[in-house]
Amino acid sequence: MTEWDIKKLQILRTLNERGTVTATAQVLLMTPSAVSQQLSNLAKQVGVPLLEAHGRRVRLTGAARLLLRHADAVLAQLERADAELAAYAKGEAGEVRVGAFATAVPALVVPAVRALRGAHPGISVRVREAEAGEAYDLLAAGDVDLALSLAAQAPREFEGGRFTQVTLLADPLDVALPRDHPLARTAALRLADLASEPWIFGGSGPWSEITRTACEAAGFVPEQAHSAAGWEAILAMVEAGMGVALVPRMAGAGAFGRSGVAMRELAADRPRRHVIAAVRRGAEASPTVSHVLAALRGATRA
Amino acid sequence: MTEWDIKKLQILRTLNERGTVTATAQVLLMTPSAVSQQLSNLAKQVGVPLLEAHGRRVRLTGAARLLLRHADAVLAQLERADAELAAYAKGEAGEVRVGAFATAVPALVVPAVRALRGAHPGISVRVREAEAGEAYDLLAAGDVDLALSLAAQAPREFEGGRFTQVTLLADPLDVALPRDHPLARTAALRLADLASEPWIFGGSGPWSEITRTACEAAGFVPEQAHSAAGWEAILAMVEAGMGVALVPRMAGAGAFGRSGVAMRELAADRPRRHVIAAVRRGAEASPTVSHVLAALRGATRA
DNA sequence: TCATTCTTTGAAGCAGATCTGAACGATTAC
DNA sequence: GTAATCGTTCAGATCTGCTTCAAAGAATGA
Repeated sequence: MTEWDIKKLQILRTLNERGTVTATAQVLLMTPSAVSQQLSNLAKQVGVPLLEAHGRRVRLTGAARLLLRHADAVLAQLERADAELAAYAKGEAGEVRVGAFATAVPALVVPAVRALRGAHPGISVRVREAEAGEAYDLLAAGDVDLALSLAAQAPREFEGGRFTQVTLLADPLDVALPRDHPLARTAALRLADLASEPWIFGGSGPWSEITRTACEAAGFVPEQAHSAAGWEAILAMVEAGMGVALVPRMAGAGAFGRSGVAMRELAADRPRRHVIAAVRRGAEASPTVSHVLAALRGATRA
Repeated sequence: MTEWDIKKLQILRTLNERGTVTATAQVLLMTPSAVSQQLSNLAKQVGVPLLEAHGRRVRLTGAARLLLRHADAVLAQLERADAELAAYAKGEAGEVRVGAFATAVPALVVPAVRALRGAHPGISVRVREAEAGEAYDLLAAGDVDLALSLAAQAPREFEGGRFTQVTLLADPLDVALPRDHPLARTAALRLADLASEPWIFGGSGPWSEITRTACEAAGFVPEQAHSAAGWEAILAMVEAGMGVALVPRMAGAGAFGRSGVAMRELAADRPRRHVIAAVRRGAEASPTVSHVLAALRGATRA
């Protein structure tokens, strides 16, 4: 028996509740004949008699009671599926798979998940760490539903492509320089003022080019004295007077408690790093995805 | 959505495994056309899109993955039902409801259930205590599958009726009399020798008449001096010299440790009490029921 | 005991759904 | 650019299930 029929199981269940074929037919808006046929059909499929005559009515056999237990479980499961799908349609259930770069996970995704748990308990988020390029591949392949990536420029919100992108956060880049540096107290610090300094390049992946890009936009080519993947290492080098660095305000907040480092805002044409959320074209219409997007937005303000 | 179709869920599951409509169709021995139609049909029923185009293939949506989890559970449940029904057909699964008189439960049913648990773990027994008359009503109404009752005569094993009866045990009745009674040492004790003794009638239900019936069969009318429902009370009265009594050997084994009571076998035309198992006509062919019957038989020999 | 009534079951006809086969649009590989 | 692959759509054929009608079995009442 490989081809199960839910309707037959429902008929069996109703027969068990009502006790007679006729009453079952009334409840299910069928004729007694149809009920009888379906049940004998089911019995033939399972290979075991389900009904036996008892006076002018029928009685369920042991096999029928056995089958009934499973039928109840199956029908209950289907009702749950129904309810969850209804919730899904309203954006109150479902799973959203998020691909995010490493530092975004604790800074954005985790707070968003936490907020989501309160506001939309039915929505679950599955996180997968992925750098920008990979994240877009995953997004295109359908392995994630939402990708978080970094970029130096805000994306043109092109609607014609395969993705829809929105900027979650435009984090300004501040300059980290030694506390006793002559420029540490300048009134209006501009990037060009640091043209002759030794620079410490940051980060991994696409981020490693951000310092060079920003400096070139300011009109000079920076001298790459050092480079490091983590912000803490970079700030340590700054503190030691080994150079200056561009640090996203989000990452460098408080300079990790290093008193020898001065964080200075840039006065003009301040470079920013953009945290971009991308979904497949059309997916932003999904209520579930849009709830996750809203939660991520909220996390940028916390 | 109230009308679920298992076949559609299987198609969705296979599509998830194989990844393409064509491969799914091959596995399920269908045409890609049919697969496509069934899936779009399912999506329409659910009210949420399940597939979206991805290149020249399709990808499952979040709703599809949500539905898939439930589909897996449902299909697994159905496979279990299938397995259990197959086991049921072989008599290795199922539930047998037994109606039994009170003293049969510890003496016969419990040992049988214990033995059954080892030999046929899939079979479960549901016990319901019922006196003889009630047990047969329950059996006729289909509320139990097997009835245990007591009778003074072995049933004629009539096959034409509604029930099939078999004698599980023909327990001889012994005479309990005070140890110092003159007849306590007679060589061949017959019931007629006790015609002038005061009798203690036993038991409840149909059993209360057994003493009278046996004595009348022996040619005299017993004097009912006392009566009690429990064998222990009866033996206490015998020990006190208040009368003699007929006691089933099974019930009176060891005379409950009363040294003042002598248990004597009857020499001739010894009356017996019969423990009878009855099933509805035809039910003895059920492997499950016959396994329980065999276990009950085995319990009579232990 | 007989008739009535209720229940279930069976046969024939019909309606709906599903499957097949071919054609089309779109995408990928060579 | 061309050919092959994939998914979908449409029309026709087939199948399953439902309804109507009819009959048989079993319980209730007189």
